[in-house]
Amino acid sequence: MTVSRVINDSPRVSVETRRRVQASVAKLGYVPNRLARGLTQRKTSAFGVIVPDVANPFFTLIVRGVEQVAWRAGYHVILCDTEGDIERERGYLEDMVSFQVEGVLIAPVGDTSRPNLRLLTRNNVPFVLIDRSIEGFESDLVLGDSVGGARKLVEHLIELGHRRIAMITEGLEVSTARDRLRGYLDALAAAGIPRDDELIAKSSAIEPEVARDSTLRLLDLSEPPTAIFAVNNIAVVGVVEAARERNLEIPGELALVCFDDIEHVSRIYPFLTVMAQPAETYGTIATQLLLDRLAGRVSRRRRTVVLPADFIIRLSSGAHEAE
Amino acid sequence: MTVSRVINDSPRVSVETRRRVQASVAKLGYVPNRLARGLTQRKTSAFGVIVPDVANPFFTLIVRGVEQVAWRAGYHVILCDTEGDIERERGYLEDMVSFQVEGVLIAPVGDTSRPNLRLLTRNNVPFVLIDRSIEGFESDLVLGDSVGGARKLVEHLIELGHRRIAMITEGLEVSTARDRLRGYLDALAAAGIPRDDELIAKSSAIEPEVARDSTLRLLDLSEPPTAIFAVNNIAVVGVVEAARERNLEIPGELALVCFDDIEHVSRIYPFLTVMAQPAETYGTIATQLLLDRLAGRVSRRRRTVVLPADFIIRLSSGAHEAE
DNA sequence: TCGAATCGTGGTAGCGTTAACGCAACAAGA
DNA sequence: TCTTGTTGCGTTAACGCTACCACGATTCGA
Repeated sequence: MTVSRVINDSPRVSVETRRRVQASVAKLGYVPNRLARGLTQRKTSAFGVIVPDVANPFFTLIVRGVEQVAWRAGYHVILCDTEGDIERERGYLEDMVSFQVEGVLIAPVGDTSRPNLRLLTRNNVPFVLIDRSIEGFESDLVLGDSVGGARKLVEHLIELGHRRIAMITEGLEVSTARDRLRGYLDALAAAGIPRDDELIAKSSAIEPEVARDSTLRLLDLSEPPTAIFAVNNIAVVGVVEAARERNLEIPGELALVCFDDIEHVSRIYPFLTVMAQPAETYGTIATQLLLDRLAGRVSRRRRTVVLPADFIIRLSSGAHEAE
Repeated sequence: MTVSRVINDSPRVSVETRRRVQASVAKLGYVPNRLARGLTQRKTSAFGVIVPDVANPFFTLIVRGVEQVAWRAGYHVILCDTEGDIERERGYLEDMVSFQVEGVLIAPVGDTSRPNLRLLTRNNVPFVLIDRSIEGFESDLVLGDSVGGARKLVEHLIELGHRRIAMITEGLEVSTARDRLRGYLDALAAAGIPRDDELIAKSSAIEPEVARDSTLRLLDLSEPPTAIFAVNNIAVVGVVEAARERNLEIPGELALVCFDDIEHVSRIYPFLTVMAQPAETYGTIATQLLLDRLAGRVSRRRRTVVLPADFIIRLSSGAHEAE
């Protein structure tokens, strides 16, 4: 019909006809069917966004960033929460292909996501990895400087005189955990502090409770740490809880630094010394990369964007007391 | 094709044929096209979720609750963030109709959302309102006991001896703000404290900065409040910041209570006396209502679910000092 | 005045899937 | 043996839209 032309406002329609069609559309409350449109044009105007945990403020902000840019560009966002489950991630990726989304933004579960991502490459769905790279896997990528950030945090602790510095981390199949461990080790090495594996508490699925248990175990060591580096905003919650349980004063008896700031926490209680990552920007930039690729404005080469983190010294590291 | 039968595993297929089809599917990496399927069956297996701000932990948890239940039921979630903008909400609702989603879960911008929601009723898209009702509008509804919760919070302050109690709220076109104001006024009235409009700080779009400014103005009154009731987790951030700016000790010089707990904040710093709402449950129950309706397991009558809030007394109200 | 370009509109086909039906082959009951 | 039913699979049409082509009407340059 000519209706289609009016809807998609193509130029080849007389003013009069357009007016009449628009009147009818308004009167009948007609709404075009995007499924049908998608079927013919093979365009859905939708992106998939896949994260391991929407409730984690870091990922929430990423989602918001994506949503904003996508919306401005006329795209919708299908949200998927994998809960860190690789099977669920696979299911979602299949669904994204099935839905014919035009692109996917994903913070993968970990290195084991690689076969899942093959689904996208096989079906020519462009995608951008956010926050987490995958060992030896080429793709557009937006992430933070985990190595450098971790190194700086740990150096900060070392400068404050700490030598027994523990790290609480999630499983090393997650690139950020790997990189932050590397930064931690680099800082120790540079200061001539020998690595002590007793002080590195790994646990695959990081949750506050898990981090709490790890912290308690660390505190029970014959030579317990005087400072802790928590791998992210989730882990740090457990550390704080463990310290409270043991009546340990932070930073007096235990210094604490971590990755990721949480806006609400820091505004209500500016306490944690953190490496704050611009999470929302991760989302906006990643979406921009995706849009560029869709527009073909970009070479076949994969691009990596590394965003600097913001080192914010607050109370938990004990810097102010040391002054 | 017979392929369709295999995919939807209908019974009328021989074992041998099924095996062969499945083999081909695996080999070719065939993924069915949901658009086409949706077109014929007029089923998309998708819900729309519309909230005013994903980054607000309260709504984030709702989204997560929705996502979880939806996923279990085989549905996907299209996420929309209106940013409190009524026009944007309208656009999203049109899109939801256009996408043929099977239902919508929405925390509306406010009472002005009513014409927007007509889009759904006109197109027979079932929906559930979450957290916010709309004046004189019938629909399935999941919300908290704002009146009772607010009343309890304010009564708590009164019991602690406060008589100059201010309220910081968002615009009254949002039902929760209206209800909480009512609870506040009820509590005052019950205690025989006269209403003082000077102490009620309304601002349409609530943001920490706005709440901060309101608080500062309240503190500058000739007879400033000794206690503040913040309408939600966003407003309370601004109050805390204002108090810090003025070097006012909470609760010593200014008592503080609010609606909504923020998990991360309360775990790291269990300070705020709050009326904690089970946000995630809002999402799960709302989705359940929607699923019931889709399954036709439910009368035409609209249902309202009111979830009780959890009154958590911590430091900010000064109860412990008063003991 | 005539051919050619342009404009506005309508017709047809096809996107990938499934609902509905059709039909052969075979089994079972009379 | 004939009817009836069941099983397994193919065919057709339709979902609502747009790409593409066709065609009459108008405009324009020569």
